[in-house]
Amino acid sequence: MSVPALASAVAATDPESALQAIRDRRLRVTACRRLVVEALYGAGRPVTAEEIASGMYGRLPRCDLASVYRNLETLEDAGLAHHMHMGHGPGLYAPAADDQEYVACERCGRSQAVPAASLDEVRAAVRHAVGYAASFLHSPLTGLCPACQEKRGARSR
Amino acid sequence: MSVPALASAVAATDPESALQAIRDRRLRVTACRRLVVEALYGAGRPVTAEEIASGMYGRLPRCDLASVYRNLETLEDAGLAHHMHMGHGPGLYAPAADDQEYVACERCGRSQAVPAASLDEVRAAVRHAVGYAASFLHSPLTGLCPACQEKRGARSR
DNA sequence: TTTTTTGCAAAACCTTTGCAGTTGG
DNA sequence: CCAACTGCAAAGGTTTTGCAAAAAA
Repeated sequence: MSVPALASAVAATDPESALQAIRDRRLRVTACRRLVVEALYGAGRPVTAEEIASGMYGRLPRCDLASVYRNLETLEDAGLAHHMHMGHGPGLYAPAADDQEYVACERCGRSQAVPAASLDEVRAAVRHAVGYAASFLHSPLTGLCPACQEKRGARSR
Repeated sequence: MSVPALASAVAATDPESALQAIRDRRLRVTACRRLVVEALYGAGRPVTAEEIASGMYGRLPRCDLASVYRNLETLEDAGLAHHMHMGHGPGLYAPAADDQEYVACERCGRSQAVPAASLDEVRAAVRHAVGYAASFLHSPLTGLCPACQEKRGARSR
């Protein structure tokens, strides 16, 4: 594995250790950076840069959108965050977690983390079907979530 | 809107029948529209609006980018084209084909159509793993293609 | 004090929209 | 003829970049 030189060996699991990892890398803990970290870890779901910059619906202080983007990139470089894409919309950011990948519903727009291991059978099926080594980190697995399937089934066509 | 009223029952398989489907819908066959249709069917791979507008590398006439986008939307409404998203980049457009879905390589950037049926085992694995009804049309299945896996394996880190 | 980081403004991308003029049927 | 379509220009939404001022260490 490609392990970071400084900083904790793996992704942080809470805001405090993420901030510590930032200090370990000789990066500075600023108000904006703290906001980004706390937003990522506190959201419980992937969020947009805009949501972070605007203060997570009043729950956190706000900061300039450009700085949020810069900090998100810094955190990605440090292995503490990562982003994914869902269709048209803006990018979604989440804390890095080595053993997580994502699934997203193309109807209700929700995306959620799932243990990477739980998708191993999917990965095997993909390899068998088309020979690709699938990954659901940068582009989440997409489809209709169980709830939206029911709504579809109830009244459609 | 919902299901096409006029027009051939299913997606066209060549530029001529696509143009015929356009006529059947009382839409007009213009130079720009013909370009878009021929670009989509002639490319052999999903292409960007920009590639189409700029004349497919000299192989076709050019036309205004805004008109290309408008025509792509018209074709999508007619069930003759569809688009997909790959990470950051611009949207990719391809002729609609009822029994095709897409896989894309996140390293070399190539995307390719595969028979939808060949991904049924993947769909089953997804349903079993997370309960989602997966679709690889609007968001292609993503990972490393066989060629890029070799390169990785050969020399990495 | 030194170097990083910020806020603001401007630009870069991709895509959509308004509008007056052109064109297919 | 006339509704559909086009080119051009301008705007919209997301992300990046330049730079002088502010702040962390």
